[in-house]
Amino acid sequence: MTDGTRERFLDASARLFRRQGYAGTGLKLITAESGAPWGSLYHHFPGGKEELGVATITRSGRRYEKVLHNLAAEATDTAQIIEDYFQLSVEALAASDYADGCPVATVALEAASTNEALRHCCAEVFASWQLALAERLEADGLAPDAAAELAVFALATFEGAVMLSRTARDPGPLRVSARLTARAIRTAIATSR
Amino acid sequence: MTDGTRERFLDASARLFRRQGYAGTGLKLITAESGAPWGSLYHHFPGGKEELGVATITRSGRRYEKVLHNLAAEATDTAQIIEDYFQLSVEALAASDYADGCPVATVALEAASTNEALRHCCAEVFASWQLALAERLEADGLAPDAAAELAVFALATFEGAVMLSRTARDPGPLRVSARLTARAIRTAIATSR
DNA sequence: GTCTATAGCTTGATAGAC
DNA sequence: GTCTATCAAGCTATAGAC
Repeated sequence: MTDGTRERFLDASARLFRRQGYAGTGLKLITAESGAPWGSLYHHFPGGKEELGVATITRSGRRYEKVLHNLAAEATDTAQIIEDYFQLSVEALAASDYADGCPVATVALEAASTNEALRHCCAEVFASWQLALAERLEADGLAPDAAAELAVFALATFEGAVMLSRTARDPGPLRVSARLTARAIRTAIATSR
Repeated sequence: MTDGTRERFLDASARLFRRQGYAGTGLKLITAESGAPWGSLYHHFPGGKEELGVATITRSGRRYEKVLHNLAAEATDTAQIIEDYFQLSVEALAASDYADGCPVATVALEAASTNEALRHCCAEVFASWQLALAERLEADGLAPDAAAELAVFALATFEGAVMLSRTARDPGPLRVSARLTARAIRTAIATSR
């Protein structure tokens, strides 16, 4: 295996950062949940908490980028891809008692004005998701500018809807936003032809 | 005066919670920035940090609800109100070096799974904003259900767009989302007639 | 090289002097 | 009643034993 201990650290911190945020999660708790000894954290992440945070966010970003690409490979309709992605979040929230929202959002807001390395990392993850969506929309015939704008719009709506659903403990905002976002995308594609 | 010291605590904590989050902001820093003596915090907020957090979020919620109502009183076009609200956020971010985003969002995500009192308080604030928007959309002739859904959708897009703009240090996501949200609202109002 | 034990700080909260 | 001084517990990071 490549390095099981490092992976266990990343798994634990991904789970905890997503639910409690970056500042609210201590390294002690992360090591305890990972099952690894305390000292090995600084062996695998010499940069301490910040390096662990950046690695965790980057990995979560790549993981969901793949989910997005997998959905894009299966579905034929881009609006349907969006609805599927929202639906995945509805299910993740229901399965986790509304704990598992976006793995990046909480850290992004915390770090935006307090930790430049972490902020930059979160920004790149959001940009990668936006790009994946924009590429799919271009394939539907939208002009590059229009595709990029619609992708930002869809991503913003998704992030906000997850926040509202998680805070209210109600899948409603995600469901409603999924439908209206899909409608906006269908309209945009239709009018571009 | 009613109580200047209490107000100063709330001002300081509102500013700090918005920028650094709840877990990332210590009571020591809040008292220091408020200029009040350490002991008086527990005089005004016997419930400690949690009570201060709830009071801060509730006050911020009421404040922006008023902003929304003021915009609604001035503008004739609901889509224009939305665009104005987005624009206010663009200006707040620019004026604060991308520090002042939504005063509730960061705390909402941090507290959603860790602090029930705070989560509930954030949920009520979001609900109050949604209601204010929905009332305005009903006044435009939308059916109650459609108005409520469009209000959730607009609020979600706004919250997500603030997050993306703040993280990327770029007003683009807010600008694009403002335009597309306004378009969706105009379309919904037009087709309902 | 691995990891335990601990240093040095900061946190939220309170006892007790005034 | 007001507030200072202090508390125990948590934090991140590291020195040094194996």
